[in-house]
Amino acid sequence: MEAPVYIQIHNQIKKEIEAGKWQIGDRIPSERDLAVTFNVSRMTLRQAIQTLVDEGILERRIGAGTFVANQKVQERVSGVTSFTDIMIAQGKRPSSKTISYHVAKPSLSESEKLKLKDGDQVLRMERIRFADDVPISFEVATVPYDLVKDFSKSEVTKSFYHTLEKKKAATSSAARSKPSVR
Amino acid sequence: MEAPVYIQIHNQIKKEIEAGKWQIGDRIPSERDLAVTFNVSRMTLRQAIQTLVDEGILERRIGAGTFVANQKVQERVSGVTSFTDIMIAQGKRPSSKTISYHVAKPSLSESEKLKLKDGDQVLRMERIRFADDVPISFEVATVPYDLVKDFSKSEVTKSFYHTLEKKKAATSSAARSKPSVR
DNA sequence: CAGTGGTCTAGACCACGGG
DNA sequence: CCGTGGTCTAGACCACTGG
Repeated sequence: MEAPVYIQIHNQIKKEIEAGKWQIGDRIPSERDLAVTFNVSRMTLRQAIQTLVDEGILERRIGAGTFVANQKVQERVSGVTSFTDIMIAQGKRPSSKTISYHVAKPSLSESEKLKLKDGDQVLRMERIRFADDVPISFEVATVPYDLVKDFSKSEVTKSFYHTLEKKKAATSSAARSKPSVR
Repeated sequence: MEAPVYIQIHNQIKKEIEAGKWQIGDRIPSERDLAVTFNVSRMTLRQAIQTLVDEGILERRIGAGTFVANQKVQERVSGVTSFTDIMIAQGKRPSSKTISYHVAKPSLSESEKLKLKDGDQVLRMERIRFADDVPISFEVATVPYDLVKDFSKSEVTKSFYHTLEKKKAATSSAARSKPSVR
């Protein structure tokens, strides 16, 4: 009944950050050093780091190190905001249905909160979230229309991995040959 | 300038699913078989599968296999709904601020959409989302109060990993000893 | 019991960054 | 240059599921 090693390490590092061992912006020891400290392989240690990165507690910088992130008012801190995450953690299947989607003139309240200029328009969306087909949330979201236009242009779906859209990664060969140099 | 192998495999498998090679609910070949097919190690293949699981395209069932998920009206499909994901992909730091949080009587519209019964109450939350301190969304979310009560009880923050809250994983020892059996 | 995903090892080479 | 994170290998044992 013991938790996987990488989760134990996750908890340990999280505790030490909360205890103030490292401050926001500090670099924590390298993966290789931490692997020695915790007496595990580097791959296992990376799993622990990954869970902390996923939580927004740490952030990695290639070639530079791993740093304590500035979490500010991060999602999961305020309780109910991480609703979808909780659903996933409980093994539910989150989905959503958009039931309305239109451009409109912002209300005074919306204009203040989104710091809009006079004449700016907004896109207003209504959607229902489900967990395994059970409705768990009804949401009305208002976003500055300018932002939406930008995103439409850049073809959102392609920006998922790094900036991979520039590479058109070769994906045609099903059976790949051994990587060359390594 | 070539994409990592696991992303190439991710793209390939995604293509084959979109092409209808496997239908929703189908079990795809095992990780070991796919590793042979793509001529990579199982760990590398698991990285590819993981990205597909993260996208909600596949789902794993311990001891049973990996299956094509029923995505339905999944988040990222409908464009603007995956706003936060897009921000993350672009290197922005997403945050949010809750500006209102109270229990209320549902409107008729809310009652219908959340399939509430007479007398059911809701929790209504207003929040602003930011990307690197720039407000990008104003949201009003309404959830059935019964659900919120449940989540309050079970101490949300502890349900992050599996059902780990029951285990109180030993995290006190910084320097761990070698795992026993392996 | 046979197969599957979950975890873990002890190495390796690469591209990137400036403590 | 030298350390860092990113990727990858070729194995291994475990817990779980039921084709």
